[in-house]
Amino acid sequence: MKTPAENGPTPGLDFIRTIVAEDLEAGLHGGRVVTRFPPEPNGYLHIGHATAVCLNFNVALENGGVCHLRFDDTNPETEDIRYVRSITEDVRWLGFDWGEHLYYASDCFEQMYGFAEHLIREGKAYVESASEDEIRDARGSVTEPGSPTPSRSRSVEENLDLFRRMRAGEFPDGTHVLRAKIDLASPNMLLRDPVLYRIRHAHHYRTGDEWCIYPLYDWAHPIEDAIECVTHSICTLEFETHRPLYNWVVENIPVGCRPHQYEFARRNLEHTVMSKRKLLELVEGGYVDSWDDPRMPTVAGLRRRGVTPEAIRTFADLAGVGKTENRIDIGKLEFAIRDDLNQRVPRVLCVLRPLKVVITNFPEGEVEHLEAPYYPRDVPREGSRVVPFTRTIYIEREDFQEDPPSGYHRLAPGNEVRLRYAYVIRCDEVIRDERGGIAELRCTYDRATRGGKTEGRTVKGTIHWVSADHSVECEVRLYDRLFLVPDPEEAGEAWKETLNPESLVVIHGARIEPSVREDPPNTRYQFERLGYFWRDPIDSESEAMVFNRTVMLRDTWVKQGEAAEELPTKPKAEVRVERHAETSTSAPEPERSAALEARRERYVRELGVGDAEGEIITREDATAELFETAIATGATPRTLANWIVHEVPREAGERALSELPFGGQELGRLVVLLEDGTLSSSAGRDVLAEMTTRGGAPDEIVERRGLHQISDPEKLGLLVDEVIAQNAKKAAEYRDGRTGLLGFFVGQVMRKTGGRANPEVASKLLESRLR
RNA sequence: UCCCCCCUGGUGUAAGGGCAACACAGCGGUCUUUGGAACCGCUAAUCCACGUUCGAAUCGUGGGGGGGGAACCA
Repeated sequence: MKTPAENGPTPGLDFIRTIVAEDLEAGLHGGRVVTRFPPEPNGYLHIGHATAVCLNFNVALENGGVCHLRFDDTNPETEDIRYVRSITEDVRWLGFDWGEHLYYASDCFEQMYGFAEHLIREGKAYVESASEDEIRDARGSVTEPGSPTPSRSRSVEENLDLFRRMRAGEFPDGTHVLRAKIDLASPNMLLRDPVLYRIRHAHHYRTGDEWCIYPLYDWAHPIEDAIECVTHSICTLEFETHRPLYNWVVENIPVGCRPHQYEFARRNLEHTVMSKRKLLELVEGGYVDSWDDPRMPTVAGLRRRGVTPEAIRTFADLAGVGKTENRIDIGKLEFAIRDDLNQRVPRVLCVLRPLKVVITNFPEGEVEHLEAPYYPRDVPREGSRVVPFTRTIYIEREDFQEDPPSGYHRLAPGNEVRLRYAYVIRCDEVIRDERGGIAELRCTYDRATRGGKTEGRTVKGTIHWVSADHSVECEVRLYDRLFLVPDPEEAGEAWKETLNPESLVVIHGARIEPSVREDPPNTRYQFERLGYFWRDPIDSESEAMVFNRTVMLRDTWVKQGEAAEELPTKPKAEVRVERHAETSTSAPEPERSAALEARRERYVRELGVGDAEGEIITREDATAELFETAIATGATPRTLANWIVHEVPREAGERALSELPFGGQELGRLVVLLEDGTLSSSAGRDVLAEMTTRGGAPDEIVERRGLHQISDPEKLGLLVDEVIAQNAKKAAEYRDGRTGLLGFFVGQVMRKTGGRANPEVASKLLESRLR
C-alpha cells in the first residue's frame, strides 16, 4: 500500500464536488446536501444517464445528504408509465436508494399554478393571446430586441381572469399561454418573456384529465427543486443559458428554499450514439432487436449483456465530471467491466468453433475425471469442478495452424501444447476432408503431464478444450461495438452507414463443459481465453443454452498482428504548423465617448500607462474615476493601472467596481505601500482580498496582520537555509540541473513567511546557496 | 450576426499563482497451466500571441477552435 505522499498529490475534487464542499464549509443550506435525478419518463436510461445518476447519488452520499428520484412529467403527450417503471428499475439496479424521496412533478401542479397566480398578481406574468408564430416574431433576433405584444399591457385582473379560464378549460389548445414578464431586450433569448404555461387538452398518465394547462420546463423545474428543498440542482450543459431564468423563478416565487443550478458535460462514449431519437431509430429500423439489445448503450442493454452495476459505477468514477465536450474511450468501459468480473467470476471451458481431436494413445470408452479450479491462483476465491477427459475432444479451430507464424504458441503439426487442466498433447497427423479442409487431428498425450504439470520442460501454449462426449452444445452470441467509427455523428445523415455489421456474430454449435448445467442461470463466467459471458436472461432455456459475450479478454497477441498492419500515424506537428500568423496585434477599439477617449490618450501618453491597460480602464466612467482618485495618493499611474486591470477583477469576481467596499483612496494607498517596499506583491494581494470582502484601510490591515515585507537578506538567509535543509532531496535534484525547482523553493519561503518575504531577494539568495 | 460556456498527453480527469499528477489506451519487460490477471519500466500534454508577476496551465487583453442558445420539448 502506498502512502499518499508516495502517490503524489491527492487527486482533487471535480468542480461539482468542490462547490458542494465549499458550500458546506461556508455553512450554506444549513449543512444539508440534497440532489436529485430528474428524468423525463419518455425513454429508457442509457449509460450517459447512468453517470448522471451516479453523480447525483454519490455527491449526496459522500456528504451525508440525500438524492431524490423525481419524474419530470410535465409533458403528457410524450410520457408514459412504462418508462417510469423501467427508469425506476434501472436506478435501483444500479444500486441506488432514494428512500422515501420519490417525487413526481405532476404532484406539484397545484402549487405551480398557485405560484403562477402569485406572479400575475405581482405584475410579473401575463396571459398572451398571440399565436405561436406571432410570439416568435415579436421576440426579435439575436441582434434585435423583441417588441411587446398587445397582451403585455393587460391588467392584473384581466390576466387573472384569463388564466383561471385557461385552467377551467374554456379555451382550445394554442389560443393562450402564460408568459413571464422579464425583459424583451435581453441578450439571453430565454429571458424575453418565456412561456410558462400552455393549453393542452391531453390525458396525463398520472393526473388524468384534471388539468388542461401544463407548465413548461423552465417554470416547473426550479419550482420542483425549491419545493423539495434541493440544494444542488445538477444538470447538463445545454441548460447553462437557462440558469438566469432558473434563478429568476426561484427568486420570484414565495418558497423557503433557494436551490442553485450547476451544469456539467454529459458523458459521451466512443462507438455508440446516445440521443433518444437515434436510439429509437435503431430499434424501429430493426438495426438492433430491442431497447435491451445487448449492443445498445441503454442500462437495460448493458444489463442483458452481462455488465454488472458495479462496473458501470466504476466507469462513472473513471470518466469523472467536467465541462468539456467529451467522448470517452470505449476501452475505459471495457476495462471497468473486466476489472470487476476478473475478481468475481468462475472460469470454465467453452469451444466456440470445434475442431475434432483424437488422442490415439488414450483408451476408447474411458473417462478420466480431472479436477479443475474455478479461479486462477491470483484470484482469492475457492472452488473447483470436475471436467471429463476422453479419447475424442474438441479444441478451438483457431488454436491449430498447419503453417504457424513465428511466435505462435499453440498447436501445429509435430508441436506440443498443453490442454488446460489436462495433459500435454502432440499433433501427429492432420486428417483432411474431401475438399482438403482440416477435418480432424490425431494426437498423442503424455501421461506424465496429468493436470497440466510439466516439470523440467517448457510448454509455452495452453489451450482450452472440451470432451466430445460430455460437452453440451450451446449458442454463443459474440457482441462487439455497435459502430465502426468512434463518433458516428460525425457522418451526419449517414451515421447508420457506420454501423458495425459484425456487432453481433451468432455461433451455433459451440460446445461447453457439462458443469455449467448445474449452475444458476444468472451465473457469470469467464470462458477461458475468450472473454466474459453469461446466459441470455431471455432467450436461454435450460435445454438450449444461449450465452452472451459481455466483453472480450484483453488480447496482446492479436494486437501485435494489428499493429504491424497499422499505417504510420501522422506526426502531430503537422496540425500545428498552420496557425493564423496574421492575427492583428492591435486590439480593436471599442466605441467610447470623446471624454473617455481623451482620458485614454492622456493616461497612455502622459502618465505612462500601458496601452492595453489604458484602453481597459477607460471603457467605463467608473473605472476611470477610480483610477483618477487613486493616482491622487501619489501611486505610480502605470502600476496602479496594472492592479486595477489585473488584480482587482480577480478579487471582485462577479461584483462591479461600485459594489466594492473600497475606493480609489484605499487602492492608491495600497499601491503606494507596494511601491515603497512595505508590502510584497503577494501580501499586497492578501490585503486587497480583505479590502474586497470586508473593506478597511490598507495601513490598518497591514498593521493588524503584520504583513510588512521581509527584505533583510540576513533574516531571509536564515529562512532560505531552513527551507533548503527541509527539502534536501529537492535541493540535490536542483543541483543536478533541475533548475525549474527554483519556483518551488521560492514558494516554500513565501509559504513560511505567510507571503511576507521579498521574493526577489529570496530568489537571489536561493540561487546562490543552491549552487 | 448577438449572448453564454469550454480548450492540459491518443482518451478522460487533476493541479486554480510556486515540482504539470492520476487512470485508461499504447510500447517494452518480469512472472504465468488463460497470449488473462498481477508487477516493473517507458512514451506522451497546458490552442496561439501579447501582457501582469520574482514566478503563469492557472490572472488580464486580443485572436483561434469547439459547443450551446431565439420549442406552446426536456
